[in-house]
Amino acid sequence: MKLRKDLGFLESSTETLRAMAHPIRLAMVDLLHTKKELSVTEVFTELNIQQAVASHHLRIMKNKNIVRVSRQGQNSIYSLSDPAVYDILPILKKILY
Amino acid sequence: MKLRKDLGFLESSTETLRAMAHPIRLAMVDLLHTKKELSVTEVFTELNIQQAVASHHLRIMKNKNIVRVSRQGQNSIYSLSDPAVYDILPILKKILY
DNA sequence: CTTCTATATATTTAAATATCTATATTTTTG
DNA sequence: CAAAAATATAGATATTTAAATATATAGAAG
Repeated sequence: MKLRKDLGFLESSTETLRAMAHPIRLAMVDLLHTKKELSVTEVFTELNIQQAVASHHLRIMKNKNIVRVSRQGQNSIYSLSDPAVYDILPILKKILY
Repeated sequence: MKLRKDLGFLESSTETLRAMAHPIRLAMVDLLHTKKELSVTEVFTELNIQQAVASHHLRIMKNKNIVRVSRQGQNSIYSLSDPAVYDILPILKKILY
């Protein structure tokens, strides 16, 4: 397979997109874009989902470097690793409507 | 689930991202962005993949309106539905490097 | 150390997606 | 119409991912 482009980039991109491709995770990206820094509790409260569900999806994005975490006392504070992650949302809006 | 955002948009976005989230399909998006219009033969030749594989992945993207097709004689000519689809690639590059 | 709060992880089952190979359909041409 | 070329679809199996629930760990405070 040749693919005309660096296969590593295509595979990494695939992983990043898959890690974002979920309604809850997209909502998290949007939320973290506006609020910048949030604890898990703030995330699951704001999105009205279970704690375990929030933690689960945050971990998936953390594993692909979409978000990063820092401990502050008993809280885990999540934020976007790169604000550019959010820029995909307006593009999707343009494509879809 | 509240999610602070139109659930329809989040779900549609999820589908669009999933339809792109594959190395071959990302290569196709890139290829169609530069060449504008290509037959299935040109696509699978350029990417060095099997015909059935190309057709399969093109259909997945067609079903999610990422690409569109028109028949020209014995050829199916594929192109990006919206050039903005390509804009996701530079964002990924920025995020990843 | 015990309890409380916040967060993370594990388990099970179900559903979606990928991969590979074979075959069918469509259009052109002799 | 028969054959060739281009494209599409189908079927089987393997792998991923999701969803729901239960449980475990980490830090703070008494």
